[in-house]
Amino acid sequence: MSAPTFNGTRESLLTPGQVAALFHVDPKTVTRWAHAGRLGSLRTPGGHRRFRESEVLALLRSLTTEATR
Amino acid sequence: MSAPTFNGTRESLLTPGQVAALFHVDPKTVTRWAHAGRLGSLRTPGGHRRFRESEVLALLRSLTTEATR
DNA sequence: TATTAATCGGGTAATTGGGGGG
DNA sequence: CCTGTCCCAATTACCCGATTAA
Repeated sequence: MSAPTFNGTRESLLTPGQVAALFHVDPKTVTRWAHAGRLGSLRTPGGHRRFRESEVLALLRSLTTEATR
Repeated sequence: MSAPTFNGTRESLLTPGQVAALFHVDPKTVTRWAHAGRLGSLRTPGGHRRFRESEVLALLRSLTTEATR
């Protein structure tokens, strides 16, 4: 079985809990980031959020890099 | 790699596992979506579910929120 | 025909969402 | 302005043995 060719975009997704673990924050906080538009999010039909790993990692790096702020 | 056409169409079909990977959820969850009517499903003669790729991708897109940022 | 991996079912924990308040 | 916590309802994840797919 192989992944059906779907236009070349296979993003790996992360759960709120996983993102929260990466940032050492509460999952609720991640939810607020999504609600505030700081992080793009997918919703399952049931309403739960999923986050793009690449986007999360980019944000994480931008913080760990200690960019001047 | 294509088209198990037991249903008479050329639509490419996805297994529960494939759909689950796209949404990063458990295959059982995809089964529940089908049972709840949130996602159309076909059944193999043995009872296993198959999903239309086009419908799944459309659903995935409709639930995607880009962080306009 | 035999093998291996995936998906059936059900049943029970764990996570998440949303509102509200510290 | 931002975050952590409490509540409850809903959704999702993991457990099993048996059946199906390739």
